[in-house]
Amino acid sequence: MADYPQLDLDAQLCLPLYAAARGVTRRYTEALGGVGLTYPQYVTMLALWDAAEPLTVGEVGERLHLDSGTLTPVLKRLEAAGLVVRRRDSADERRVRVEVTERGAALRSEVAEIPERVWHDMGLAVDDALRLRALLDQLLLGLDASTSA
Amino acid sequence: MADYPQLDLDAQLCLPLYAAARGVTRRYTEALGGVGLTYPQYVTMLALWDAAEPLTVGEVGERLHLDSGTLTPVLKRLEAAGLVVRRRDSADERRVRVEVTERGAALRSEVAEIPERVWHDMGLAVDDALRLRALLDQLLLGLDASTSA
DNA sequence: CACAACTGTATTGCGCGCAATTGGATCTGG
DNA sequence: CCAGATCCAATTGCGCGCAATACAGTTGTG
Repeated sequence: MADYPQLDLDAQLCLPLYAAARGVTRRYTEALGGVGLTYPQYVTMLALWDAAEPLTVGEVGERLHLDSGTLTPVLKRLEAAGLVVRRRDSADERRVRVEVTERGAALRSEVAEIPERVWHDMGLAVDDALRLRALLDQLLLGLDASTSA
Repeated sequence: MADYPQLDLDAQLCLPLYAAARGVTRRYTEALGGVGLTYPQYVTMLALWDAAEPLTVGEVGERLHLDSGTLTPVLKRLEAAGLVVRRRDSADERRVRVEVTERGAALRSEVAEIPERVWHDMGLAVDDALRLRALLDQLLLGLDASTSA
């Protein structure tokens, strides 16, 4: 059978990236079980907590690299859970502003220690985590750059 | 509002990892459109191409960190596309062996240049890619270690 | 041999991701 | 003004991921 070293499973970067992301997501999901959030719901709350003002759906999407097809149902579930409220922007009725409710804000302290615990359990050294982050940021820049090109 | 630096979106590793994995998957999916494979179908074919013998469903799952709940429908679609054949192992009827068909083997050369092209388009330097891979492998080790613990 | 424990795969149910489409709101040129 | 282009979110359709469950096949034990 012909040899294709560039297709060697062990030589490719895509599989470790793919597997690592799913693995970390799974750990977060386990840790979040107690508060009833999935991982995508959690990162959506992170984006909303970070913002000074209620974000539009599109602004959340920019921060998370997700589109409305994914976010709309996520936000509806968060709304059903009483963590956010979605309302049309009166100044521009095309936009939907997502406000964090008091209950949504209260959740923040409940999940505050999760990241540290998850990463600690995986045994990744802090400087390795920083190096990994820098490389991933660079990768994301490359993704964005070649998208717009 | 209380400050939770450990929840700062920009300080976390999980979001870049999550976004980068989805971004790379999207690029591969675009590149694979011509041959009619999705990214999960592609990595499944990679695992099968790499192996000397037909793998069982479980062996594919080990290599990709996926379980039968995900793989069974993927393998059925690959079978429907004529790229693999699934048959029960006569020595142990619980197992299902996945054989690559001639057509499945022929596909290998058609996708051989995809990885190089995708990574080149993202502009990631080779040594950065190697460093990234090493860190991701370490992360995967940490995930496995704390799972079995 | 009987029978319980275990293994390997398939099925089910639900929540994403994302491309493509829809439809209402806003902007722009004439 | 007003008609076409543009923008924003929602909807639709399909393919994952994965936990939980089901179930046939196998192994270990007396």
